[in-house]
Amino acid sequence: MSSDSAMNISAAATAAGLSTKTVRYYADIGLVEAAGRTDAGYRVYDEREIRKLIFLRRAREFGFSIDDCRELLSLYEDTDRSSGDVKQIALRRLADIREKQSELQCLHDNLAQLVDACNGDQRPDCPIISYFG
Amino acid sequence: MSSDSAMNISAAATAAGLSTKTVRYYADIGLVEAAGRTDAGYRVYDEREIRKLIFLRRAREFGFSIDDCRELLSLYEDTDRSSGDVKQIALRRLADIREKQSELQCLHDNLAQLVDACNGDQRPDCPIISYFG
DNA sequence: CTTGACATTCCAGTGACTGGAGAGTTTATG
DNA sequence: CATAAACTCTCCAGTCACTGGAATGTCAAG
Repeated sequence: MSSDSAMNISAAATAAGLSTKTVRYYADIGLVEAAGRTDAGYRVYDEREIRKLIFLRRAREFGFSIDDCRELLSLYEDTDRSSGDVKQIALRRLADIREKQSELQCLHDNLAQLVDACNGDQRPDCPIISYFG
Repeated sequence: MSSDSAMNISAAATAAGLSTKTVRYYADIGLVEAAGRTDAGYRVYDEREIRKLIFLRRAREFGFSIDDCRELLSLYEDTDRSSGDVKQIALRRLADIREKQSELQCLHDNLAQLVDACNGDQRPDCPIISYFG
């Protein structure tokens, strides 16, 4: 018995936080195909695809390329791949993510420092302005 | 007295973690111009530009558009802008960054959970594989 | 004084969408 | 049931932010 949570493309896109254009594009390039089509040819998505799309959105937002994503998704699909391979690739990606986290923290601190130093009143001599001087 | 830390384009690019191509591109679009040129027409960069380039690299890596970056950089340069304006824009961007941080954490946890669940041996029945089932 | 690694400009190509035309489908309302 | 709005489809062209490569010039080491 399959859970019948059938969605059309815009419901799927909304659920995943993507545009229908992007969802259609991901289908075109074979990244996430629709679960099926209606008689009229409308794409139908279900939970399984939504989870992939959400994962994709996050991975893409943080600079993983479509090919990176293709590999990451294939981890979940290629049952011929050994569990060790899968874990290796996933661990390498986890390290990438941790590095991104620390870079993002730098960017945050960079900006926060400037904001803290700025008193926010109406004078145009905010320390932010001279930070790059 | 200006600190004379003159660098050519490749030193600047290396210091900022960008390619010379990208640094030249940023100059072309007027985002970060070289401090000057040698007699032969070679671009010369100094500390001020390097700091901008580093800031740019980080901001770009986390999905801020070139136009976002242009605005952020202008915060440091437009002395006509009131300190209050500057702080406002910077604070909005800080909120963006905090949201990115939590999304990145989700992606991390997503992948980490899968890795933890996977025993990493040679059998092809790693739980990762069925996660999206 | 040549070799090789740099630099310049300019133009074409890439990755990942994104917009829009033209045509068909579904749904809400008179 | 008709019609209009709102959705879907495909396909092709455009955009953003680089990126590669050709043709040419410059500079430091041997």
